[in-house]
Amino acid sequence: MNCSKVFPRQFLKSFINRNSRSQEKGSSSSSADKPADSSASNNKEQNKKPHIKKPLNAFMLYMKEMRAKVVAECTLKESAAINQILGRRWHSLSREEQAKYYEKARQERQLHMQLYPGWSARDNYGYGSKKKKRKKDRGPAELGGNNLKKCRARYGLDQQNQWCKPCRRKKKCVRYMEAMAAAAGTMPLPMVIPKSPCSEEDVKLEELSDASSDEADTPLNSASSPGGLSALSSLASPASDPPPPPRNPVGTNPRDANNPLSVGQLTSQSWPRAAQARPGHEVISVS
DNA sequence: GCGCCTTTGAAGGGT
DNA sequence: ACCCTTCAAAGGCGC
Repeated sequence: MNCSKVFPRQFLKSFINRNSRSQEKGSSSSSADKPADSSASNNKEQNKKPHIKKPLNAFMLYMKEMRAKVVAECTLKESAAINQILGRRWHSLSREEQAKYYEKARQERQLHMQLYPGWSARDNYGYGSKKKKRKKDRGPAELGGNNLKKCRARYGLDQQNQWCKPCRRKKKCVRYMEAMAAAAGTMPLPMVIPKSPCSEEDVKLEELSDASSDEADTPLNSASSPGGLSALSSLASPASDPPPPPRNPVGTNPRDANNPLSVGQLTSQSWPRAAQARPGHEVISVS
């Protein structure tokens, strides 16, 4: 495969490095990496079939690039807190800037496909012996019950005015979270007040969104940041309540290999709200 | 030592 | 068609 013809040499190099590094060192952070280096007993098997990581998506690429900046600006070091900031900043990026990262991500995926033909993301599922069980991913299904329905399921598309604000924004469903908490017998704990509210920019963003937010904001703050991560209490509500920030282009994100809308083709019409549902999130469909 | 937290996006299985 | 789950990065924190 002549990847070097298609991809810049440096890009290729860093891409390959990422996967090879992860195999020998195991970044110590990514849980997916841990089994790779910790289970010495499985070394043989893993030598046969090394762990190939997923290509980074646009946001991951953005995070990688901007993390150092945010860490430098803030006194925060916790990745969860940093990521919340980055998530907000991501939403406040212009579409051109976002498009840049979508394009990079598309290249990463292409390169990944060329380097590892036949690789499937599913290959990484349950990598290592222990399968991860995430708290947030359990609960709801097990608890069951109508009260736990998310806004979309509860009210339907034609009653979007009944949806909670986060759902309208494709954020975590407040009603869903509350129902979960109620079902569990506990309400979400209030956020711990952050020691250092990062940059003024972020604080302003928070103030803006706070001032302009209505009903759903209070529960949202507590519900969407169960980790008690500081300074970020309002980060859950996207930076741009007043003028909606550029949303993730439907045309650029999912399956964009087949997507007719390449980055260069983006127009102001082609940036509807994200159309993909996420766990605990709802989709805003513009009809 | 290991999993969680937190973010968005991609992918694929399940309904 | 839509929903759900998992994993990519990162590093501190709790058990």
